[in-house]
Amino acid sequence: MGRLFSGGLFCIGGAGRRIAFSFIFGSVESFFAYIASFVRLSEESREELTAVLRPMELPKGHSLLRPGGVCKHFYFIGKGLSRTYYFKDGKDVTDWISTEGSIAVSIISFLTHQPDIRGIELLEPSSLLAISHTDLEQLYTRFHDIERLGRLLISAGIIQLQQRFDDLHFASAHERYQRLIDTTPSLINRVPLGMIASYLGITQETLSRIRAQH
Amino acid sequence: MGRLFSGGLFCIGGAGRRIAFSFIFGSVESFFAYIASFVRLSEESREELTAVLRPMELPKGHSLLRPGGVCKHFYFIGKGLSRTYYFKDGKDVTDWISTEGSIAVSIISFLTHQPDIRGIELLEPSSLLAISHTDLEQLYTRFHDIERLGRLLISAGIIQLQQRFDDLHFASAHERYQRLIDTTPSLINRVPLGMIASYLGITQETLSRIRAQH
DNA sequence: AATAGCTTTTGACATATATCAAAAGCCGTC
DNA sequence: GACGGCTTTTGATATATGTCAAAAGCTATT
Repeated sequence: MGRLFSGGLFCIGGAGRRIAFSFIFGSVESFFAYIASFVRLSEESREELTAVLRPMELPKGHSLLRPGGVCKHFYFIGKGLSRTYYFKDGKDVTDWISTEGSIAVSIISFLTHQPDIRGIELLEPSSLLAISHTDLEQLYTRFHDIERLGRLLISAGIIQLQQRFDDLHFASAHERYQRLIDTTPSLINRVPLGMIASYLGITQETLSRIRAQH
Repeated sequence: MGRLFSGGLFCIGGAGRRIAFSFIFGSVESFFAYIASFVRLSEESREELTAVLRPMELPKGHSLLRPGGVCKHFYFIGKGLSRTYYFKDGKDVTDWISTEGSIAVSIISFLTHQPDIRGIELLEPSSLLAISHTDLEQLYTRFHDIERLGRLLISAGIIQLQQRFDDLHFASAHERYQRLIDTTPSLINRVPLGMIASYLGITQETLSRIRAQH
């Protein structure tokens, strides 16, 4: 079935389109549609990669990574929603929000194999794909094209992170909120205000007031 | 000469050690010592990679990338210092500072081949290695181990960025300054205060006051 | 429909940081 | 060694955002 997407025919149209597929076909197909936008894998690589994908359906509130643990998997979100969070001075900080068609991971821990303060939890019942670091390392070594895929996935990640970094660096709370609405308006109705606020680096009260003045 | 470092014998000891080498042997050797901490390249890969390195000695103030341009090279700083910067509402923002033994690049532009507001300039007379995106792409395709190197370099980059992101997310100006002193104290004496301030996401006046109270 | 347990809003006030302006310090050059 | 052009500090004040507390709004359950 992954075959359907391999030619790139169905990749036109970006994220929205892919989400529709995930809804119809499930996480594995959605994942292959996603990675097809990065690299054309050989038949063998695709099979081997498929073999290490662990699909799972999990309820809202489920913890994918407990704070303080080592992140041994990354998760492709076929459907649902997750957040990466940690506690800073006793306050809950939302570090990242991952929507369908994107990846949830505690990136520093995953790359360094060291424990990290970050945890990951589901904000909605979700269908995911778990990929273990160990499996991935082996695939990297065996298949050049999967190594390339890894490079391109991280590249996409660093671009997103840099953009959020820029926002935090010198944009006002108002500007950051505006950018969020422009980029991913759907989050507003799916994520509690307090989490959105800390995602933006502000308090819930401030966000509420920003929202009040349009 | 690069051979000396290939066994990893000289990689023990981290950045400080590498800087000493760059001083003695020059940027190419320093670069190979740096990447040896990521991957053991084959003889052929090392030769081909060496062939595309463009060493250069440039004066303080030299512009490596003009704001608004496409970043077609990344630069390994063998000796010297650079900053990546942009203008936000007419104000000069220092986005990143690269010291000897690290890489200077406008990462979004380099990865997407799109123009970006960021520029790069030298803060000291420097000896660099320029590596073109085009050359690198070809090496990625031809050599699995260089593709891996690319993945690991970006991985190192995203870890650093995530750490700075965390700092900006919910640390006070004071905490950020403290972390800078703990991490790279040498910058204090080499970079004008205004640039350090905007690097930390605060104004020069605030940084000066923070400094005054120890 | 009343209760309980949430999330969100509003209010009063505190604080960190920014802004604008001027003074002080530093450094190389004539 | 005095001048001009920098960078850095200090001062007075403004502003955005945070904090703490209470009220209001939802939603599900009994």
